Amino acid sequence: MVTMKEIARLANVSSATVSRVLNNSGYVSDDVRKRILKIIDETGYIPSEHAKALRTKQSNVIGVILPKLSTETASRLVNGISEELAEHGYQILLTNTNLDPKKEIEYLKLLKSKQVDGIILLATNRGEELQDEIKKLRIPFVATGQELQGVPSVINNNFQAAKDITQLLIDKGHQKVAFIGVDEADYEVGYKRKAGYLDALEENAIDVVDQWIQKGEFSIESGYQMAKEVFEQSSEKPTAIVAVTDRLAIGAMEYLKEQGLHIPNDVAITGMGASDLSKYVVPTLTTVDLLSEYTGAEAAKTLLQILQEGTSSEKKQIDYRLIIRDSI
Amino acid sequence: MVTMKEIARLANVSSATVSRVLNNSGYVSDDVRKRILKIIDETGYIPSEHAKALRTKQSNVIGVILPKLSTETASRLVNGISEELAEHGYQILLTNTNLDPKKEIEYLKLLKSKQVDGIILLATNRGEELQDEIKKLRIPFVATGQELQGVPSVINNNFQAAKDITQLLIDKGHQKVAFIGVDEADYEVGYKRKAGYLDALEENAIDVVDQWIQKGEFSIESGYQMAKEVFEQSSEKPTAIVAVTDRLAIGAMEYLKEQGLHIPNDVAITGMGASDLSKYVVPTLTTVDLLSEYTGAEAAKTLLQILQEGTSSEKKQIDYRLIIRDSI
DNA sequence: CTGAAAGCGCTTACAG
DNA sequence: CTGAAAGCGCTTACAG
Repeated sequence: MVTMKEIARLANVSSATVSRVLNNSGYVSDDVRKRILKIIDETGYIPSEHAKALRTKQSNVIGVILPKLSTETASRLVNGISEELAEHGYQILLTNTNLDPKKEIEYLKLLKSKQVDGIILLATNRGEELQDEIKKLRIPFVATGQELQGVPSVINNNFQAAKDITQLLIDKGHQKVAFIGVDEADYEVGYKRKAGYLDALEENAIDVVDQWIQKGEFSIESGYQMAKEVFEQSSEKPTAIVAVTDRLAIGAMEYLKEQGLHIPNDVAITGMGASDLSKYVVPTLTTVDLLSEYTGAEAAKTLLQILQEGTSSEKKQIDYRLIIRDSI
Repeated sequence: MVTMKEIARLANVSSATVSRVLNNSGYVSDDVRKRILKIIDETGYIPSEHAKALRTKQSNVIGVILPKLSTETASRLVNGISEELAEHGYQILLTNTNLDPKKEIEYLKLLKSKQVDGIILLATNRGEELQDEIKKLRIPFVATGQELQGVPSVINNNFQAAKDITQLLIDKGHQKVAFIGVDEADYEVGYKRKAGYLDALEENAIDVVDQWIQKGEFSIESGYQMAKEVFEQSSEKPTAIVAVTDRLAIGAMEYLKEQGLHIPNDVAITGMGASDLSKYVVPTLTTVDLLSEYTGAEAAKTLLQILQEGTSSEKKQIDYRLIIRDSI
């Protein structure tokens, strides 16, 4: 590999001078500069970032930790992050926990050892150990997906979004609204969205029916199962279902169709996430766009701000938009 | 930041010894080892990968270049790559060209400067400049998406897959089969899939109708437009459409439905890619599963093999599976 | 405007 | 079994 020393030798200068032209720092006479540039071009010399990082303590790499890449939300988010960071000359070091929470901490350390300039975590839980580790690390850090204590977090307004979409159903005249969600250990999606649903019911003085509230996993199949539970367990049937994700909603729609129920005439249904799928299922799905790409970009911006100014707001809440379609 | 030197001082040993216990290399007496490990634990010391990489010329990072992350194919592929690499202790440095071919070369150089151990490129074109740069770089390299000359490539059998799915329609009795594709500059998707379609027609002695062959972009809207062209330009209408992607097929389906044509009775249609969408459109879409996640894993394996054995096969072709659903 | 020298935090022959 | 020393490829105060 050709090194700076080699370039310096070929150009009859010191490596300090080569470094100066590379970084446009300090004064270098025009003809020396040209000579060096020419040789760099001829040799195809590419500076070593490791050596540079070792000296300058800056790598221009941001670590990203996510639970799974092959979900629409995650890939949109990472896309937003990567575009925003690339604009500012940063690259992404990607780590993928495959939904194993232990790996979050493992990767935190790994990224620290790779000396990334900052870390963005797409969190799925709010474990104490995780929050402790983050603090110990002392690295510019932004959380998204979950709000972490004492850590700048960029998150959706899950409570209000779920409340709004529930209210939408109530406004359409529905008094019997079921809810299919996920474990509340996922605070934002499991707890907050459920809280939004419950709050809408309460504001409208609608009683909560326990059998109409189900908890499952993030999958279409689980949506199917939960809808089945709702309809089989209770003698009185709901006329609407709020699902915390589009995939859950789509699973529920499958069950409803199988039962010969018409959507939305017999049962109305809503999702969340504005997935591609939601546009093309039949009937098209009413959902809420959580602006994942924008959320990613905002997370990146927040990190960039910390990097540049040393500080940022603790919490940024991202807007959302209701998308009203044929399923209600 | 606590460094190896600091650990050595605290343990009353040389940094050489600390390095030995960290890397399990050479002999270290048991009590010295324990003493050092204890101090490392207490201080939360994390070794600097930059310093290590500078010395060893190995970073355990693989660069990945892709055109866009927010497509199902890309995110599945990267997921496959990342799982396979993580198992072997490698991380991914992700770069995203956002469909700008110039950036492919820019990122190639960037990744070289970051001294990644290898590069996987999800290629969209086969430009000569690109291929030249790859050779100049002298870095372990695997291409996917497109086959590049003299570069190990992991690709789908696009010709055969397109031929098979066309044959499927012909077997169902269709003699008038239209084709909606993309620019042939995208050799694998634009050229090869079209070639497969044409070959199936030829084998069955079916004449090619030029107006039935359209070229567009990778979008649902483009699928809609191309279907419109096909049906408006020709007096005689086709009874089936082969689309080179699911999204194109879905766009075409929208047009057909708008025209009051029944799928598959009036017009049959097929896609490619086995997207999530294909399962939930109505009618469900016949398509071919290109096993993107597996393709990514294979690309990673190929690179790993180059890294370990210094060599690999030039070309690996990935299997595919026809998925027959209600749209034909 | 340019160079010599130190130093970033590691690893690894070499010597003992 | 352990340490001293060199060196990986850069940058940056310092001196001239």
